[in-house]
Amino acid sequence: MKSISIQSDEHVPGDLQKRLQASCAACNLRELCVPGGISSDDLAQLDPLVATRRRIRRGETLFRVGDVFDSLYAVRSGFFKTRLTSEDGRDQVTGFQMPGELLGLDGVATEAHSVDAVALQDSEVCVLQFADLERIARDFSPLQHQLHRVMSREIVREHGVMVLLGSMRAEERVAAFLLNLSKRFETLGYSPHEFILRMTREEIGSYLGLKLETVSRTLSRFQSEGLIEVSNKQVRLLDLPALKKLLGPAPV
Amino acid sequence: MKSISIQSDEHVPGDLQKRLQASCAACNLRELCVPGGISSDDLAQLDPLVATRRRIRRGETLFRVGDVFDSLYAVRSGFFKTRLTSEDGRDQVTGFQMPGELLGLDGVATEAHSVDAVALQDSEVCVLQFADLERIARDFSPLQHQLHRVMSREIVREHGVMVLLGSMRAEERVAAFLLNLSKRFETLGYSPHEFILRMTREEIGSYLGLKLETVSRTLSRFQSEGLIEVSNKQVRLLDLPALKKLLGPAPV
DNA sequence: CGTAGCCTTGAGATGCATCAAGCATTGTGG
DNA sequence: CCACAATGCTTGATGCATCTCAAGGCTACG
Repeated sequence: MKSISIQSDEHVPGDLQKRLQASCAACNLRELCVPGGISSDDLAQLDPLVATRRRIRRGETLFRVGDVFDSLYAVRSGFFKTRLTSEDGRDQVTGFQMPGELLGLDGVATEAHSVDAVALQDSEVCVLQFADLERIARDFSPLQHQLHRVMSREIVREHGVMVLLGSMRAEERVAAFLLNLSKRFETLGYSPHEFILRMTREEIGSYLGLKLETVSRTLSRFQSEGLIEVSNKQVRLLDLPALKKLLGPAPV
Repeated sequence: MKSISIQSDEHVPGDLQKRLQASCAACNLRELCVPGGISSDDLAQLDPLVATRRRIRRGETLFRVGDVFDSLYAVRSGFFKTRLTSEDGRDQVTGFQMPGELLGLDGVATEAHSVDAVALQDSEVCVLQFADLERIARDFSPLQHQLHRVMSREIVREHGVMVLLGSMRAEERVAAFLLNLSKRFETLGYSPHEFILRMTREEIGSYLGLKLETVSRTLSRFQSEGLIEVSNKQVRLLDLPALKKLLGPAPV
């Protein structure tokens, strides 16, 4: 029942919130973050939005269940997981977030966060005051539309997770997970064939609805079949087509 | 592999789209639909939004995967399921929608729908042109905020489904499902103790990540334990506290 | 009244969880 | 810098929840 999460004061004191000269127009992640699909000329309009950045060290939380919601966070560097801990002690990882991805959308519904966001390595985020976001979106419809797209994309992503959890076998889940990471690393400009798993087997298992032993065994099997090469957290995907083919045949 | 879905021409011809005098202010569902949280005085602003209604007969689809997205739909009466059919023939029910609930948010991300919406009984929806919604939201911030809340709520709901699919046993899933329906019927002003399951066992199973036989057995067991009374689609929840207690103990 | 879809129940198969032991890796303090 | 402790990972043996396959009954609808 214990995870790597190190309990820490959730609200990083103000002195850690660096007030940097932040510019969406100059950010190399801008295709991925909120501005995606907004023309370069217009990007300057968004700069007032990103007033601050915040550094989160590995194991610390960006926000936690019950925290008052007032901002979204765009991952600038690092790696996060979001985790839902229900009253009865059930623990479910609901997602992993990489640079260019957004955190905090869960909080809009009730003005309070409904998941924990935990940094899996030292990370940095852009803090987007949601009230500012809404205000600017009112005058600047591309931003408005992009925000809607991002929220909808999250809904669609979760549909995919539902398919995974609802109808895939262990082997398929792990393959889908690896392929998903691969694609996202590629989007970021990294190799889709080789990357580091920032999360533990237990966290992978929680996300995939499997026990950590099953994740481990499945990875080992993939390795013995020549599909991948695993060495601890380092993974190499040796045969992407074969991995994809694992998802093909329906479970029937 | 066959579901109750009756294939039908997805685009209901225009003559079925009734141009009614529609008024959000007068709608008895307004607490539940998009307007929720918007004061009565302001509701008149929304009327131009709801230009049309549309009737969908049981078994027909409101929209399907790949359809161009341009509208959201508020269920006025009836009952829907949303269903994701992946390329490989996997079929997953992603949700059930009751009056006052919104359909179509999945389509914003890519301008095309990513699920099918199928009426489980004769139904009627309000058609909300999304472009209108965005336009009005720009001038009328309560609507803007409410739209964001609704989208966020959907994200949070799906988190709950992920917990269900990722960590609950069959008994817990079915109990959670019944309790969820119960609460929603109560919200609509119906009895939380007695209602009709509009969907088949197979659809329940797809939603819950179980086979229809398991759903059936679990319902039978609940009945033999005196927790519920099932007669075909008719369900009576005889012991709500006991059902809730089933969700308590973690699976460990 | 007949048929098709839906539901229930049983028996047997299986995939994943559980329990357990030992190894590897990482980080830490002497 | 090394040794140790803590955490994470792997692998094996066993058990069990759920799936699968099968048969029969019920219900609703044309």
